[in-house]
This record gives sequence, structure tokens and C-alpha cells, in this order.
Amino acid sequence: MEAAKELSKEAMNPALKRIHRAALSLFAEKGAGQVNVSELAQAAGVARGTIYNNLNSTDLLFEQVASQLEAEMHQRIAKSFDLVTDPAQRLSIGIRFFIRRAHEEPEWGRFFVRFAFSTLALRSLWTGQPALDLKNGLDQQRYTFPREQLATVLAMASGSVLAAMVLVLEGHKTWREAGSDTAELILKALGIENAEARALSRLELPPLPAID
Amino acid sequence: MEAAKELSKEAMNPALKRIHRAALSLFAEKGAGQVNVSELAQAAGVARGTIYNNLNSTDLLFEQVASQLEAEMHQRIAKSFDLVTDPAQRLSIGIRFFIRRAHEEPEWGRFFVRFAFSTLALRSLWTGQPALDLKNGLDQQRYTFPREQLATVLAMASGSVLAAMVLVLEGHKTWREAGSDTAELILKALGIENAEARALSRLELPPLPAID
DNA sequence: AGAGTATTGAACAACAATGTTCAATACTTT
DNA sequence: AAAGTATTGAACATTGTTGTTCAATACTCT
Repeated sequence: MEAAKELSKEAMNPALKRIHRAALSLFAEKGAGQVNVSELAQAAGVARGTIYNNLNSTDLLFEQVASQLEAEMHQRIAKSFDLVTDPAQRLSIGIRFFIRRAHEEPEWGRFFVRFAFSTLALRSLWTGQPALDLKNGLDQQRYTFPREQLATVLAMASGSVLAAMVLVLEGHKTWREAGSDTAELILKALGIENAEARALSRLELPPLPAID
Repeated sequence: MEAAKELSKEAMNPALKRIHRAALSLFAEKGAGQVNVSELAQAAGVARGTIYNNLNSTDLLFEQVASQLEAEMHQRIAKSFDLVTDPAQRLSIGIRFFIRRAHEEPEWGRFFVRFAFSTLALRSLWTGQPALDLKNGLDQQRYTFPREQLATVLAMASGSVLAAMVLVLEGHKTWREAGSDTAELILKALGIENAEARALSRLELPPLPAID
């Protein structure tokens, strides 16, 4: 019984699943180190003992929840990109996936916004595939910004997306508007010409594919 | 002795000043609700009793530190803008003030980055003056984005600045590079033409004026 | 030097959260 | 229906934090 707990959703028993769901919401609302076992149990609709049966500490739980979220989102986006090769189009879609999901799953969104900067596990969501796509876009002359700006461009894009998610979570904008406008602004910053930036940012957004 | 504590720096006795400085750093490092009185006392180089002499709770302290930071930065930027009327130039300067300061005062930067999204007091740093400057820029036809995008543009700009500050804090970029590149990208997104965006973003950055 | 004020550091009770244990109960599975 | 497994909820000692008190000490004015 000393082995590390499994991270994949499939390997989770029902109680653990409920605990993870409750944890996502509590962490998002109160902060990473602010969740105690009793309230977690209550939020998950589970006895305090069950928490201790299933996990060792809330700190570890946080890591698990974060890296699970990362893996899941990464896979789903990757799957959706099977059909899309244009880097600019990928960018426009990826940006809006995040913003729409913040609307559809606000707890997910709040969690992501709160910890995206500070949690290593979440970081790869934009230092991984997005960075490659930006490079590809440069290689294919799709973008015009100087190559030395790549890291800053990546930061700008991810920061913009996070801020747009906040806008949506707080009800100031619809996901559609914030999503398309953000995509358009970013594409313009990268050097895509105005008309095309606008067109790309309004392409119909497919559903985020399920995994398995 | 029941009156609320004064917020202005001038009205702070030396011990309180040290406590605030230590608090900034601890909050930035560990999170808002994670700082306990004993470690705060130790970090401030002060006895635990002194903490209780000077303040009522660390929660209140957090609010004080945040709103003080906001007020101070706001005043200093406002003072610097006395001489600058062009909205685009103001934007280019304002953006780089934040990014440079993250380099010069990393604890300040970490605090700001960590709480800028979630803390109301800090929010006005970009929903206040920057919003007005953006509107002015539109009215003066300095920018070309549609007026309905104003809120999203504001989000994009602030999110980009935060992300650039992270880049600098982690040593991936110099403040100069991250600052100018971020300003350039944002100006391009707003519709400033490439050459001018570049020029504006490399204008010499004056020192952040002192207050009083 | 002397009055007024703030800091110090130790002590204390009250509380909240932790980590463990365990017998009773509930649920799967075959 | 019986065996195997997980959940339940209560109990408990332990720890860390809080908020308060206070006499001794240090600091700052005029």
C-alpha cells in the first residue's frame, strides 16, 4: 500500500474521483495550501476517514490535480490538431479552446487561471506544443516577428489568454467575443494581416474532442 | 486604539515599515493566507509582540500592503505622465515601468504577479488610467481596433505585461528586451504600424519618479 | 537627564487541524 | 448468500497558531 497513487482518471475509484472534483473547486477558490482535510471531505460528500484512506496529503493532491488537468487538456487539444496543420489556425483554435472552456467549466477555469503562472505542471500547456507551433509559423513565414522575440511572444499570448479567461469568468464578456477578439489581437501582434487575422479568429470552433 | 491603521507610507513608524516590507516578500513567496505571525515577526526582525502591537490580523495586513502598492505605483506613473500626452507613448512607457520594476525589485514583482488577477485593490492599476488612455487613443484615431474590443484589449495588454514580468523574474529575458518587445507587440495588436510600434517601444525609458 | 512611548520576549489559555485507530456499516463480486 | 473490500464517523493525542498579557528594556524627544 506504499506505492504512489495512480494519476490517470481511468484508474481512479469513484470516491477518489469525487475528491478530485471537489479539490479542483476548493483549490481554485481558496488557494493551494488553504484546503484542509475536513472541508475537503465535506465538499466531496465523503467521510474524513475516506480522505486518509485515499491520499497522503493535500499538497500531493494539489500536484495530482494540476498535472492531471494538464495532461487531459494537452491530449484533447493534440487530438483536435490532427486535422489542422496551419500554425496560425492552430493558434486561433487553441486560444479559443481555453477561453470557451473557462465559460463551460468555471471551476476548471478558475483553477487554471489561479495557478497557471505559478505551477510548473500547468506551464507546459504553453511552453510545449504552442512554442513549436510558433516556431513552425515563423519557418513557414506565416508570422513576421523577429525570431529573438519568440519567448516574449509566447508570454504575450499566454498572458492574454489568461486575462481573457478572467474576463469571461467574471461575466464581462461572452466566451465567443473574448475568444475571437483575443485570437484576433494576438494574430495581429504576430504579423498576420488584419483581414486574415479577423477571418482566422472567427472560424467555427469545433468541440474539444473527448479522450479514448 | 480602535481606529483603522493609516495606510500612507509617511504615517508608518519604522517597525511597521519593516513589517510591511517583510510581508510583501512573504506574501509573494507563500501566498496570501499562508503567512503566520511568528514567521512574519522573524522575517521583519521584530518580536512577535510587536506584530500584535501594530496590527490586528495578517488578512488585514495583506489588504494594506496590496492597496499601498497600488496607490504608490499609480501616483508615480501619474507623475511621470505629466509630460507625456500621446496615448501610445504613455502605453509604451507604462508597460515598461512594470517590467523594469519587476527586475529592480523582484519581491515587488513577485507580489504583483501573484495577486494582480485575484486582488481587487491591484486591479485598478490597469482598469483605471490605462483604460482611459486606450479610449483616448481610439478617439484620436491612434489605434484602429474596434471600440467593442476595448475590454479585451485591456485584458490582453495587462495579461501580456504580467507574463513578461514572469519572464524577467525567472531570468529568461532582460527587462529591456522583454519590456520593449512586449510594448511593441501590444502596440502592433492595437493597430499601430510596425515601424512606429518598434520606434515607440524603444524610446528611452525615464526613471519612475519618486513621490513627494 | 528625565518623561513618554514602543519594543521585547516569555508565558498562557483556547482553538483548529493533523494523523491515526477502529468497530460498525455499506458496497461489490462471484 | 457469503466473502472480500471500502466507507463511515467517532475518538484521541499531538502539534502549531492565535490572541492576550505584562514587566523589563530600549528608544526618542525636549
